[in-house]
Amino acid sequence: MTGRKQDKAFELEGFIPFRLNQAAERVSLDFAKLYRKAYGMTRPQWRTLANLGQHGRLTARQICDLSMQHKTKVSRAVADLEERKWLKRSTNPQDRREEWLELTSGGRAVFSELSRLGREQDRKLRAALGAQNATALETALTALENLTYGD
Amino acid sequence: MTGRKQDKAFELEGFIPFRLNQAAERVSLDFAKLYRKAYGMTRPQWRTLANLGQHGRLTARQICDLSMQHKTKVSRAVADLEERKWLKRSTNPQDRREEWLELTSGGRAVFSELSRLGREQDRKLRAALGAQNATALETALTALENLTYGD
DNA sequence: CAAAATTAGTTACATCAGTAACTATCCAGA
DNA sequence: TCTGGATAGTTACTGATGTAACTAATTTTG
Repeated sequence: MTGRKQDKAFELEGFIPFRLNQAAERVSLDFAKLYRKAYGMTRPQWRTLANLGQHGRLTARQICDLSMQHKTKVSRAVADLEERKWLKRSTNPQDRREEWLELTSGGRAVFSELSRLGREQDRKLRAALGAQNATALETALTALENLTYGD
Repeated sequence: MTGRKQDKAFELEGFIPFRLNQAAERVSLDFAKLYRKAYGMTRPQWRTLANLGQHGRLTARQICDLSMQHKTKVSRAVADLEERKWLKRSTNPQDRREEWLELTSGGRAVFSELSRLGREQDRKLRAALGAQNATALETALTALENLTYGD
């Protein structure tokens, strides 16, 4: 009721980084609920599984690079996925520091179902945005991905 | 070297939710480094401070609603900020469950400096994107914010 | 070819976050 | 006015996360 605002110069809501974050959080929480409720998976687990589903056999290091996740996250996600029998490991005989990681048929089934749901979410999002906005967003995202920006 | 990909139908990189997340993570980590290094602040602390800086006196509940953060996060952020003397509390005499939260002059100084840096980041981001892409992104973000989407 | 540096991956420790349980206060209705 | 329910906020407990230290294998270099 007071209405006494201060520092009117700063409007968080007008900043692209802030808005980008809010939007991303909202969209990704939505999908996170899916894999959490349906499979009890965490985000690092889903991302690890998704990368293996998409690329086939990978080492943990490659998953780190592809998903930009810290190696301890990946290490733990791999251990969890292995325990659920969704993934199997084998030592690379050419370099015994490395382990090849591959989905089992069970893991592929989970990935298949979740990627179906992912495609559905993407479709719904595009439909809700409308073709024009979806295109605008993709253009902007491409620009963001090619950014050297800042430092 | 094998190149044996599988499930070509699923391309994580093509999905808007995935790309949106990557972009947001990148942009916000960049700013997080700033307030972490310069002031040892966490994200919930910065968001709490920013809301108080922008809106003036608020209750913890209002900060939760505005920033969409869990009340335990806000509770802890408030306690931290109070300990640093960047914020002071006072009980609302009309409803003694509530506490009014306000920045101290020290808190306002920190907010002022960080919002300056925030504006700078926003400006740099817009410059790096170019006017056209920035506009496209804002249009898309507005559309995302108005989304009922999914459920 | 042996020592040093590098790399893949795991683990210990400290911090952070969320769920649920808790305290204190207020409000609504019998 | 007293009892039950709602609300503001804190805290205990448990799980997640990052940093740094660690093991083991490989490569580099002198």
